Amino acid sequence: MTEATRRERLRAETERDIRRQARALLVEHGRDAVTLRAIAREVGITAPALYRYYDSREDLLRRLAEDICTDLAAELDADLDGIDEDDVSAQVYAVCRGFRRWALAHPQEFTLVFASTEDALGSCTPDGRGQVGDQFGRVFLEVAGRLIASHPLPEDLGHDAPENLHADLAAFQQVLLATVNDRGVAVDASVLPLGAVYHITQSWVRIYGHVALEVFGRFPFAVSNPEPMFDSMLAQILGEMGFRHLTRP
Amino acid sequence: MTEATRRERLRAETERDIRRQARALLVEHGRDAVTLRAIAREVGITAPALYRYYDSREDLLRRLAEDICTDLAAELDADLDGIDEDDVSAQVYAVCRGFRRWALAHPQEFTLVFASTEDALGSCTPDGRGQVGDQFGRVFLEVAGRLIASHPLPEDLGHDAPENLHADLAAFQQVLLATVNDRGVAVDASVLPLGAVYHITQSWVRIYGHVALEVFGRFPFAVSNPEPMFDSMLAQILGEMGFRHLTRP
DNA sequence: TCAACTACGTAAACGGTGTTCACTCACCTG
DNA sequence: CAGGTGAGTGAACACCGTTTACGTAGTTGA
Repeated sequence: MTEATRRERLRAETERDIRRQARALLVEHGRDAVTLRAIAREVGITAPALYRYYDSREDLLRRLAEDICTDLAAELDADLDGIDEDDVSAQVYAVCRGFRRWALAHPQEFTLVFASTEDALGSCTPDGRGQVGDQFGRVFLEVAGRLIASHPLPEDLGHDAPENLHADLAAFQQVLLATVNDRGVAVDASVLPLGAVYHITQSWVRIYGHVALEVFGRFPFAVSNPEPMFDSMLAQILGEMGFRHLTRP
Repeated sequence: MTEATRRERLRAETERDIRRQARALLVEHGRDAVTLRAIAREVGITAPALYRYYDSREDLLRRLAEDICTDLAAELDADLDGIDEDDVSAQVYAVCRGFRRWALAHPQEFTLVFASTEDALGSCTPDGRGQVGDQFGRVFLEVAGRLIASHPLPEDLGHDAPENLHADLAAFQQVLLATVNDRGVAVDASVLPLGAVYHITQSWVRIYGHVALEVFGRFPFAVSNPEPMFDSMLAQILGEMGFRHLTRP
């Protein structure tokens, strides 16, 4: 049955174990506690053995960040599974709330993936596309693309997009189109106007900004219950896109 | 003249030296390079001597963060000095652009102060008010308060502030009032409606979000020139507050 | 079947880290 | 000038990432 040799199976198992223990150390004691020796101790091997799996500690952390992106994407996908496929605004709520919930529950992972300088970690997408963690980005882009395409948009949406950003926005528009089409929904550029693409970008700024401020405790005053504030922001973002009367699931 | 004894003068000088060298290490090689032994080497003492000045490495980093806040505030104050005292929108541009410029020029310091979990660093304000770095916050709050007070605001500004946030907003309103009044401008709560206070909070979310995304390279696509995007966001924030036709200095 | 090869894991070592401890000695105070 | 205080030291401890040489179990081909 299994094509893999015994050695390959053992190796795969050890590698899973390494990542699991590294992840546990990150979650419980922070990035600095993700130590080659500590991981090895938990796995039951010695530290130099880890060099058979990773080039360096930095390399291990990079792979860890990729795993985190993948798991986050899976979590958000699971959230989306329970939602009506045609109710795009509910999908937006689910993904954004899921992102916030995940970030607050896993601040160390959030910091590693979403608040590390590129030279300290390297991008999640080593092909240099400069995207947010690829798997996570896929989920977000998918919902964003469907959101734009599903609804007649206000005419002046994103009218203030700077002109010299048009080329970048056009490139992003293509990525959005490709992401949506990958899911079998056929749309073309005409339903994804650049103004709307710009608005999506601005929305990501706000969503990320709120979540990061909450995780890092850097709001200008003590917010006793930030959740309604987040929901209110989502409602405003959707409202600006023309979703005036919407349910807040 | 100098009340201080010789010993006290030497101590103060050494402490300044320690912080200067620690700061240089942070700027040039990142947080992990801020090593007690490296600092001591630069200062010309041994590592254990640093324990006469700080309880631990963590304590030193906390003090460093406070210094950074103070210096950033001084830099922004200097930016404000060159601006007409009555042109509040120009002041907003100056402070926000100054913050962005500083963050991009000092990513390591930005990460330490604005993108560290509280348990990894402790708040800049040890009195637990949960504010952004106190000195920096003062400058921002001052401009924000004057911005609100200086202008007739749209009636529906911040109409979507969640109800259960009113208590927090009222507290922040008092802080804003106190900050503005400290500068000798007498205003009362009537010119600082809660809706406007909420809008200020949302604006901080956007400004912080943009800057952090740029520093960490986590925009959803490669932005070849983010500066006009930032300026455009500022224009929109001011526009929502009623500054329809404004110069962009 | 058996020799040759591959790759996982090891112990030892190097230079680095934060931190503690006992100690010296210049400085300040009475 | 005696006594106390506090800045700084060197040695030590337990860690850390990484490299090296080496043993050995698993695999492969003749």
